[in-house]
Amino acid sequence: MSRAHTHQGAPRPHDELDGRRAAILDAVVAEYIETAQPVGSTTVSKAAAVGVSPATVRAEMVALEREGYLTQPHTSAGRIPTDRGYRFFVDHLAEPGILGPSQRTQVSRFFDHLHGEMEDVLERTSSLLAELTSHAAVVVGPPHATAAILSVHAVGLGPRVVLVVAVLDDGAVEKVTLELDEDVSDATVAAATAQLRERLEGRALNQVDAVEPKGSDPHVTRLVGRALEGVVAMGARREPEEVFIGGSSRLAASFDAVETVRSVLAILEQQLVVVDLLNDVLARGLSVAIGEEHGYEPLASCAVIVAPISLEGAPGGVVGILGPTRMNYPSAIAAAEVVSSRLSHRIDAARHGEHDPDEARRG
Amino acid sequence: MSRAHTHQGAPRPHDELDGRRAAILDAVVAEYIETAQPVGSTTVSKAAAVGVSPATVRAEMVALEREGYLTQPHTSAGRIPTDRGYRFFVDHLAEPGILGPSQRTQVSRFFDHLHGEMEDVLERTSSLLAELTSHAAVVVGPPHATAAILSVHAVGLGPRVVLVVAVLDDGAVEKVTLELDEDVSDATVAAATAQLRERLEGRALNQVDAVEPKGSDPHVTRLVGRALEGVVAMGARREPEEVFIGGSSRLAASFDAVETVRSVLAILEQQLVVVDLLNDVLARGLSVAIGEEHGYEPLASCAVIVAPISLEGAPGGVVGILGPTRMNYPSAIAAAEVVSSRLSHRIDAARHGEHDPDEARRG
DNA sequence: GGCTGGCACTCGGTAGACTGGAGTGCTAAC
DNA sequence: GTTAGCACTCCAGTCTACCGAGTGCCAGCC
Repeated sequence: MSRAHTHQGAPRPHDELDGRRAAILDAVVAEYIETAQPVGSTTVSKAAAVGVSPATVRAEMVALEREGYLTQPHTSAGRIPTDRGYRFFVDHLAEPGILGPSQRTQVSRFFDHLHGEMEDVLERTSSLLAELTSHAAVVVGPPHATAAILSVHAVGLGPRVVLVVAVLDDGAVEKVTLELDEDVSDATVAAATAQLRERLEGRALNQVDAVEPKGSDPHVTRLVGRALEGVVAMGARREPEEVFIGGSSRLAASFDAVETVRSVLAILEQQLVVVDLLNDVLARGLSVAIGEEHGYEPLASCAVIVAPISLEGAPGGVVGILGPTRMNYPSAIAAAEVVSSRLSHRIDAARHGEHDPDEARRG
Repeated sequence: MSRAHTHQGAPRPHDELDGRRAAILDAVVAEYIETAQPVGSTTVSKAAAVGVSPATVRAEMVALEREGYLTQPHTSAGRIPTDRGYRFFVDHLAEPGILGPSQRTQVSRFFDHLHGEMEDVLERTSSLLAELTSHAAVVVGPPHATAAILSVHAVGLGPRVVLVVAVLDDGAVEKVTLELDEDVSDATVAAATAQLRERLEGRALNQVDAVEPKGSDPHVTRLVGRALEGVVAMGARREPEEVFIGGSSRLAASFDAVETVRSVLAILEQQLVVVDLLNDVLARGLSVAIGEEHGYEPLASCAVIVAPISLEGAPGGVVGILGPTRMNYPSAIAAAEVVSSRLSHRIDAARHGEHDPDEARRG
């Protein structure tokens, strides 16, 4: 709704469609989503909500085409929706989708039986979403910035290599490898661990400051300094390893041009790009980006559906679906929302140390 | 060589080909790999090593076809190699491939600049291999069984949830989440950590036994028991998260049937299947499995190249390439071998705590 | 005896002609 | 404003002809 006037190009100042045209557009989109064939006036006129003759439908279709909602692959073919047509459909026509009963139980079972640590949870959630929608699914894990450090530990892997491991209260384990310029002894590492513990444990990751510590032993001081830098970086980074993509084989089923499949897969491989894309869409307040609405050229034939993961009300991470523009938006949106909401509760619960998964369902 | 008599079906008892036929087969394979077009007798007769007229070539091709090395898509088309033809090519004809100079430097640069922890290293190695070969690449991380535990730590995530984190001497961090039947206090967790440390630190993962510990506090005892079970499981498991697949978009470039792409991608999504496949091939002493040689039906049009990661001489993990049977075997094999060897040294070095990446290049 | 040039033949792929059908735009009548 | 009727367009499928690549075979040659 906030986007109502961001798209210009409609000849008429009011870009709402009157009831009949809307009904026709609705019928075209619905039919095309189902059959993947251009839709003709006869088919549309048979739709319950339309109730006028094919001839009238044709006249209206000409108008809809002029206004950019429909297009013709060629003269004397039926019409197919444009990106704009899909957009109107999603914003004004589609009734909110709901999951089918079997899908509901699938989701419930999944979250009831879900256990284990963060990475695993996110990975499997992406598969779930892919399975629910038959499209590729993406899950971007929440940043750890607000998670508190439960435990921190420096471990010498070699004379000049030290691994710093932090366990966070959401069940994630973050690690940085430090490569040093000087050898460090076990004692130094132990001393550094002690200092790190004191300074970090119980703090949120984004409240760590890298102020150079003072201390007697300069070796220890330097090591602690480097470790703090590393921990600060943990809080800031949104690492590729936090992105989980499931069901990419579904892409091949959605498109019939192998080149399209290739280019979309190539995008998915650049995980940082995917994260940017999803965040862009989210930042624009959309839950759906259709065709060229997102600026990513190679994905022009794709629609992206996003749903934020919200942790205690604050956004953290995203759940997304990537499919052809010709997709079942209502049910895909419903799936994304249900999954993101269940996942949000799940992570919230983990951060508060609750155990019983049913906790998440309250409120 | 050990496989020489495992394939029956050749009319002749000796399945070696005389020099001329071999040269013809060689020419067909080489040409077909390059052009993807059926190869005719004229083209073959022009090849340097052949030196007979097209008519003679045709006569020999008939023989090669009868013996199962070549096939014709249809009468009056050229010949293309069968799986068996590729096999003979790989075993007897292809001269060992070497990487081009630019690839060599690419590999060297990569390993010189490689730093950080295991997961990251494996992930990026899979991308490197994909880039080198233009095919999909798989890296299966070494099992942690023989890695020593540097540090172990139990952390309470909630009243009934405890995370056990172990840092291994190869730079990997393993974790298990325990869901308990009773609440545990911080003190219990601390006591358990102390016990675990004493029992585990310095030991190899596969030398941990889950003998029920004795101790005063039954809560602590139970927790330690569960934790030990978890740690033992760490050593045994080969988790999906240890599989890294790079360059899957290249698959779409290799095949022109979108359905083939889909089914191959679907296989790749089942990471455990991929691991099994690679291990199967390795177990049969092969470095290449062509077409139907591996039993995996949906991959009948693929060739798999494997190279073991060897740690101190013992096998641990695999590096693999998945491409169309029509692939450049010599260079792909060379790439897999170079990468697996560099990676092996790398991991060996990490386990011994060496720092300087040049260390790996010695010997 | 083995190799080769010549030759008739096969077959896939392309181009053109034709057709049926789906669907359109227009118009005249209701 | 709506509709039936109609002429028109264009795709998709079928059929044909034809070209060319490549084959298999055979007779002649070294």
